[in-house]
Amino acid sequence: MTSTPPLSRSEAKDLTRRKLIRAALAILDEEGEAGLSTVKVAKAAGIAQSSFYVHFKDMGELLLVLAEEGGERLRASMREARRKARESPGDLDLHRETFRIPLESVCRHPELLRIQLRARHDPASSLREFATETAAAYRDHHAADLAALGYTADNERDRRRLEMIADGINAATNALAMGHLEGRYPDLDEAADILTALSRGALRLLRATANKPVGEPPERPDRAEPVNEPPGQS
Amino acid sequence: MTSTPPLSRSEAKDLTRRKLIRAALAILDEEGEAGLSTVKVAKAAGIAQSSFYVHFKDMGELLLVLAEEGGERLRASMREARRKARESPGDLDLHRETFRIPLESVCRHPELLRIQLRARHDPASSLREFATETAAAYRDHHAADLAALGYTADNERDRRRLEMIADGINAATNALAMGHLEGRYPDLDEAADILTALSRGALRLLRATANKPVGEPPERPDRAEPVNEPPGQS
DNA sequence: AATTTCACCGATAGTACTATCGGTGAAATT
DNA sequence: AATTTCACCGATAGTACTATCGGTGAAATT
Repeated sequence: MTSTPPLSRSEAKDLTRRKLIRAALAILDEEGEAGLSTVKVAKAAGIAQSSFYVHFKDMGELLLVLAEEGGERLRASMREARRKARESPGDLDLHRETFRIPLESVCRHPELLRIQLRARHDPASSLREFATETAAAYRDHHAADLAALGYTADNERDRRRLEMIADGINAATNALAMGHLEGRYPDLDEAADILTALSRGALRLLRATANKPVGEPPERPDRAEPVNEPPGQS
Repeated sequence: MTSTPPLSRSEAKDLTRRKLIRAALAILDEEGEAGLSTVKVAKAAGIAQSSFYVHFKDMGELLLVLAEEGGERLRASMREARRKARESPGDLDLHRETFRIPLESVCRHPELLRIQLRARHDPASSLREFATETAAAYRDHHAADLAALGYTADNERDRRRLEMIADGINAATNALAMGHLEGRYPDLDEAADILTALSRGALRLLRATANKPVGEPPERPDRAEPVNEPPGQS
């Protein structure tokens, strides 16, 4: 049926390489990193286990490539989403749109989100670095979006707060995206509304404190008890 | 040095059992579920690998016990935190206190949080059920707290929204707790402030819509485009 | 056309782990 | 005091996997 253009050797090699990557990604999504083995990946790609090493030094190298590809796909997804956003709505819904974009971006590649969420706190994971970077990218993304909405931080404390807000909103975004993918929250727009509302509250805090003179007693006056000792980070 | 009360056989057995559990928990926290093996756990507990099976049918059973213990410890931690909260501050800071309690509760057992976050999205994890339950418990916890603050949902849509808000706040709580544990956010109280602010925004959304007659056009008036179809719960 | 390259193969040695089995000695029971 | 129980032990068979090695045939090069 299919036309059979005689593949050159290098083309054929590249094809099986892509098959390996695709197979690994599928297994990674379905069974987690623990489910990955050269046996399974090679078999799923239709080659002998030993041939795995023709393409990759070992599993770690494959995972590295996977992380790079994943990262690139994510960034592309984000770029494209932003481009779309710039085209369509004016700024009538800017704030809300700001939160729908990452939501959609995340939902477009759920396997990447899942993999990232898993690897993030797994000390044994080779993808941990990738996960940390991705998380940071998301956080920066959010922080930039918040800045674009006019909430800039002009001192140490506000910068930290902005980071915390971005971090929190990011986590909430992931949580709602997962909930959406699991069928609990069918309407992404509603999720975006929730995120918008969440951020509105937090930003009001920023804005409110930003109006005060910077030198003031650092915390809200309505607080009675002493502050907890900082971490302890033993 | 230590007094040597001659341990009865069952006492000795129970002691090694506890040693096994303790060792497993440590390995689980340090190396993740992938690092767990009967070899390592037994060795860490100071007994022969084969003796592992005197205490547990297999690794899965140990993990199950671990999950139960962890769950119990978490619930106890929450109960105690709530009790404390009821004692000390009046209601001057009720809202903020509502968010500091789970934060502290989570930070008190960081290994449980980490394990839970990892297992949550790992299809291969035996602890997945535990993680899902724990997450649901946290979510309910938050939902109950929000309800206690007077934000009750009296229709389908608001109930869903309340769930989403609780879910989002929960995720943000975990994120900030992790950030605190990682040293990025030294002041837990500040984190509680952020969470309070986040929830205030979201709750305003609930309250605002709750004030309207139920039959009305369901969304905020400042939105131009048509509202997406309600759930669809496919 | 002769030669070289190389993607892929099967076989296999080595590693890490699980789970069972028979043995042992001290605690518990009689 | 004699017997039984049982927590723990070392040895070991079985499983799953990694990574290497020599071989093969078709593509690429000469």
